[in-house]
Amino acid sequence: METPAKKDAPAHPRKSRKGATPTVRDVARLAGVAPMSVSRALNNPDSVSPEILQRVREVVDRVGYVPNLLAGGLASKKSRMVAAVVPTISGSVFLEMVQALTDGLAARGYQLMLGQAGYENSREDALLEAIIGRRPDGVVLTGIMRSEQGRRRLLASGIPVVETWDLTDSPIDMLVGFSHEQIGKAVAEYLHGRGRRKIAAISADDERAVRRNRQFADTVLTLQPGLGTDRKAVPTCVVPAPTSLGSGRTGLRELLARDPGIDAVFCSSDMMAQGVLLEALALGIEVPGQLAVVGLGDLAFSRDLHPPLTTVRIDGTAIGSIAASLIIDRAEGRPVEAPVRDVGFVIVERGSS
Amino acid sequence: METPAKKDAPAHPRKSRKGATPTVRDVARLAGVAPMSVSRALNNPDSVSPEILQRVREVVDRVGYVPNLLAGGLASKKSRMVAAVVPTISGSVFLEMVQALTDGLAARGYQLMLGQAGYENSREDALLEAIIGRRPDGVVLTGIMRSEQGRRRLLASGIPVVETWDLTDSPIDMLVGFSHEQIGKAVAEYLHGRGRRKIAAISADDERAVRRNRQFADTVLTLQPGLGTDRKAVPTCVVPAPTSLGSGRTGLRELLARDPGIDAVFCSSDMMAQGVLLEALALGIEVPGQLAVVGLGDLAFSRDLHPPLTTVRIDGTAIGSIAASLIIDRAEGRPVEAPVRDVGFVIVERGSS
DNA sequence: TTGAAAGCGCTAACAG
DNA sequence: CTGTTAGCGCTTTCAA
Repeated sequence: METPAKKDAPAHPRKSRKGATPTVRDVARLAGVAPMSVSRALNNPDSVSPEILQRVREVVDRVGYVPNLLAGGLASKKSRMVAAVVPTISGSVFLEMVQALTDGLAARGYQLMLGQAGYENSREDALLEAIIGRRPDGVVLTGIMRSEQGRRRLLASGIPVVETWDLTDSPIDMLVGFSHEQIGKAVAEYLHGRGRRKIAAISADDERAVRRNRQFADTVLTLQPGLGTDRKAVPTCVVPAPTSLGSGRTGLRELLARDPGIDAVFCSSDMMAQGVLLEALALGIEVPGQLAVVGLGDLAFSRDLHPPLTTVRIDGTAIGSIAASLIIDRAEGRPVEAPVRDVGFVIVERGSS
Repeated sequence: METPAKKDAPAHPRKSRKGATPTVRDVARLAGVAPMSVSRALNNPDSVSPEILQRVREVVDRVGYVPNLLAGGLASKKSRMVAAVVPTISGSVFLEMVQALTDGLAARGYQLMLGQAGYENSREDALLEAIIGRRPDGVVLTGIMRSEQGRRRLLASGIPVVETWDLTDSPIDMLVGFSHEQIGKAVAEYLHGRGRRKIAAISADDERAVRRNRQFADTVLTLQPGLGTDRKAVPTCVVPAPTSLGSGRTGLRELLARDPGIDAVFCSSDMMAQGVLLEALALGIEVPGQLAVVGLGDLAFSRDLHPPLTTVRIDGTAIGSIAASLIIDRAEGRPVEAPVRDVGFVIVERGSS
C-alpha cells in the first residue's frame, strides 16, 4: 500500500491514456529503467550500458516515441533551432544562402526558422519578438541590423547573432559578409578599364544597393574628372526592391531616353541584368559591342544567358555554411576563432562586357 | 518564519540573478500581481482589470520581458509554429508558396520552420523526426507524402497536415493542390489545337513531373493515332531535378538531334523554357513560327521574356495562403469547411506559342 | 476578476 | 553507469 513502485503492474497510477503520445516516462517504464537513462540513451548513447541502450531503443521503436524537443529545450536551454531573417524570399538572391544554412544546420540536428522582414523593416520588430520568444540558439540576419532598438533587444537576449551580406565596423556579434562599397568601386574600375566612358547603373532602392551605387558613381567620377563632381553625372535608374527582369527592361529604356550614348550598365541583380540583355536585343543594341552589361549575384542561369553574363559573384553558399558553423560552434560552447569574415566577391568576366 | 510570502521584500529567495532574462515571475513581482495575471494580461488582455493590465505592460516594457514560447508551448500544447517541407528551396517554383505561407502565418502570430527534403527523399525521415519532435501546430508538405512509413508517423503524431502541389484520393489530412495529369492533358490538347504535330517535351525526373508527362504523351498519342501507342513516339528529354536554364538549352539540342522536325516543346518549368527560348535564338530557330514553347509555373519573369512565354499558371500564392488558413483554423479549433481544395491551373497564352 | 497549486516533458546536478 | 530530485517558465484548473 505504501509505495506503488512495482515495475510490472502499477496499481493504476496515471496509466498512459490511450492515444496520447508517449513520453520518456512511458518509455522508461516499458524498458524498466529510469527516465534519465532513456534521455541518456537517446542523447548520449556512449554514456549508458549496451543492455540499457538496446532495451531503450527497442521500446522507442515499438511505441514510436519522438522526444518532445520543446520540453527538452526548456530544460536544457538549448532549442536546437536557428532563426534566419531575410528581406524577402522571392528575390532569389538569398536562396543559395538559405539553402546552405538549412543544410548545414540539418546536418547537425538543428532546424531553421524562417522570417521575412520585408524591405521596409516595419515588420522587423514583431518578427524579432516572435524569434526571441522561441529562444533560438542563434539568429542569422540578412544584412546588418540597422534599428538601434533591434540591436539592443538582440544583444540583451544573449542569443548568438550572425549578420550577413554586408560589412560593418560594429557588428552586434558575428559577421559574414562582403563590402558593397568595394563592389561598387571594383565594377566602376572594371568598366572604365575596359574603355567604357558612358557608364550607367540600374539599382534597387534598398539601403545596401544605395551604398554600393554611391561608391560606384563616385569612382566613375574619380576616373573621369571631366564629368565633374556631381553623382548625377552618372546616369542611374533606381527601381524598387525586389528587382525583376521587367525592371531591367524598363530601366534600360529609361536610361537610354535620358542619354542614348550609354555604353555600360551595372545592374544590382542578375535578374535585372537579364532584362537589360533582353531589352537590348529587342532594341537592336549589340552586347557587348555597343553596351556592356554587368550583373550582381552570379545566379545559376547567368552563365547560360546569351551572351553569358558578366557579373559579381557572391558566394551565398559559403555565407550560409559559415554562418551555420559559427552559430553551432557558439551554441555548443566551442570557441569561435574568427567571428568576422569577409568572404569577398569576384568579378566574373563573361561575354556581356 | 513559516511563510516567506511577503510581497515587497522576500527574505532572499531566488533573487533574479543579474543578467538573466526576466520571467513571468519577475514581472509579476515587480507589478505586484500573480504570475498568472501577467500571463492573462499578455495573452488575453480583456480578461484582466485595466489597472493590472497597465501595471503589467509598464513592467514588461521596462524590463524588456519577452515570454518564453517554448515554456508556453509546453504548458499549453500549442507551439504556434508550422513546419513546411519543400523538395529544395532553390528551384524557386515553390517560393511564392513559401512566401505566402510565411506571411499568412506571421500575420496570425505563427512562425515557419523550413525543411528541405531533397528530391531523393532520403533525408525525409530524419526531417520528419526533427519536425514532429518540435510539436508544430501543423505541417505543410510540398507534394504528397509517398512513403507509407512517413504517412503513418505523421498520422500518429496527430499534427494537422496539409499536402500541397498535387492531388490524391487519399490525403493524410488536408490538401491544396492541382492535378498534374490534367496539366499534361491540357497542354497536349492546347498544342495539338494550335496545329502542332511534332510535339516534344523536356521534363524533370521527379515523380510529379513524370506523371504529368506520361499523361502528356498519352494525350498526344490519342490525338495523333498515326503515332502508334508507344509513348516513345513523343520525343522526351528527361533531366534531373531541379531544372535550370542550362538544362533547357541542352535539352532542346538533344531533342533536335533526335528529331530535327520538332515543332513544339512542353517544359516542366519556366526556367527551362527560358533556356529553350535562348537556345532557339542561338540556333536561329524562330519562336513561335518554327517552334512553340510552353513552360510551367508562370514565374515573375515569364511575361517579360522575348517572346513572352506561354505557360501553365499555378497560383503558388493561393496555395500558400490557403494552406496557412487551413492550418490555423484547425489549430485554433475552428471547423475546416473544405479540407481538400483543387486550386486548378490556367494555360496563359503568350507569344511563344 | 484574481490567485495558488500542479503540472507540461524533459534534463542538470547530484548521489549512489 | 544508474537513479533521484528538482526544476526550466509557462499555463491549466480550480478555488476564493
